[in-house]
Amino acid sequence: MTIQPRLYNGTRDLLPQDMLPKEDVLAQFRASFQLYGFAPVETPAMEYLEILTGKYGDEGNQLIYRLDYRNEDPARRLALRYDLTVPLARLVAMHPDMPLPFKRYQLQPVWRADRPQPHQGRYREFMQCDIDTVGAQGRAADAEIVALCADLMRRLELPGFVIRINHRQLLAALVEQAGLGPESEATVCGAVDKLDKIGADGVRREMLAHGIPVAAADAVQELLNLPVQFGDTQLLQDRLQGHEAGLKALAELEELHRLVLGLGVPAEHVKLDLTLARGLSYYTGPIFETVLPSLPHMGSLMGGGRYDGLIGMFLGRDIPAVGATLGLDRILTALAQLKPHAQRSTPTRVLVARAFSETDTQALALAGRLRQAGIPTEIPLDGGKLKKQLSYADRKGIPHVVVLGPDEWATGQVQVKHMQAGGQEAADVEALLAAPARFFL
RNA sequence: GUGGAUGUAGCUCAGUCGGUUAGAGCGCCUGGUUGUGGCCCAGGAGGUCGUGGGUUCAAGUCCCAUCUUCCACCCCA
Repeated sequence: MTIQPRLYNGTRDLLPQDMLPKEDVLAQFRASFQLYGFAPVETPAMEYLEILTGKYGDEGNQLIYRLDYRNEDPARRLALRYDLTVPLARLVAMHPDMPLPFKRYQLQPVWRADRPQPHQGRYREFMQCDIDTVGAQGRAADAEIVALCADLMRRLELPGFVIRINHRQLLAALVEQAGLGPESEATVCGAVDKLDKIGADGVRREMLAHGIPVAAADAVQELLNLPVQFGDTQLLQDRLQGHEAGLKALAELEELHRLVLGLGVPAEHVKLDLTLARGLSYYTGPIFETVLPSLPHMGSLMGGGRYDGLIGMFLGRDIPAVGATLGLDRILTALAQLKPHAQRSTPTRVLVARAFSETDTQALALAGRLRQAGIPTEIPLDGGKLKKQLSYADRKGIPHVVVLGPDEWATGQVQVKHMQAGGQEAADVEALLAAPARFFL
């Protein structure tokens, strides 16, 4: 009687061909984060349920995995973390003496109980890569986050990415200018956010279906359709006359844009988009999100914004904060779909094949010296025929095989076989060790 | 959470109106090669037809239930 091996839907095993690119990208993330002065942090996978509830909005609340361990006492109920931002807020509130601004990065999995759709890069367990700056209220902190994200997207050579930017206060002002109260904000934003998917008519229908009056729905759409972009927002300013908060939000966006460009981000990657809303409820200021036009079915690869009120929920006094989440799994999926080449399932560069067992110790010695020279090297552990050893190298994608038998050992010449290019050459062992790059490209 | 599909060999799938021992391609193993992978040839292993029940002389095929996975929506990374 064997146990059926299976995986919970929405979770995955990552095989070597998945992990090798993932490790590469993670290394780039860490290097870039530290280049901007962000320091690493980790938090536990499980948190008290009350830490997480009420921070993400109604939708998000439903998607939190609750643990049933000792859950009879409400104060002790546990849950798996839903994101990395709320745990950060909790952490900051528990260390109020930290020197601010606190710039941290965090690379850990999170869990969400929604319906998986691998094709869209949507899973129940996935890796988030967060950068956040706590304790800086100005636009410089926002701009640094956006610029860092843009930096990474460029470094990963994701073509044509666009960072859409908007402002929660500006959205609130537009809703108000359309004659609606703050209670309609969520409904309107929810509808408007889908513009590129369901079109203007769809947005209108959805607003009406949720009880927004026709006049107000039309007013919202008219405002959002204003032809504005960074550096050209006069039309919007005119419509916000007398609305102090709205004008302030708009000015903040313009300043943010200037600073982002000042940090070296090419203008084509940054776009003012009044229809960007984002569902998480803790955002209070500028918000942003990145999608790839070449992969429209995939959700956002990266998203973030300012949340000046979240830490206060734990601390009792507000500390301003801004951050972004990079969706590592989606980025990897995107890279695999856009650049399917360069697949590898092993880090090994060289296999030292053993033609006869009498040369075993010599093969081991050669492998050892190659490793000392920094060449990732394997030996066929259980031997077998040379044919089988070569087949192993072929199937694993090991690019080079050194064939070492009695003849080679006697003359000091080994055969270096190039699996992908084909062909092989004789090489002097000492020459090989002195300049391995000449033989193993 | 809403709606629609799916399930036959390790993978992708075929299987007629319900009818005898369930097939193909790819992959895998062995051999053809004594010290050389891929290509070719020969042979071989591998299936409770997702699961449970029902109809029938007879079910991979029809019915019901259930599980699984996938797609779209919602929302997000």
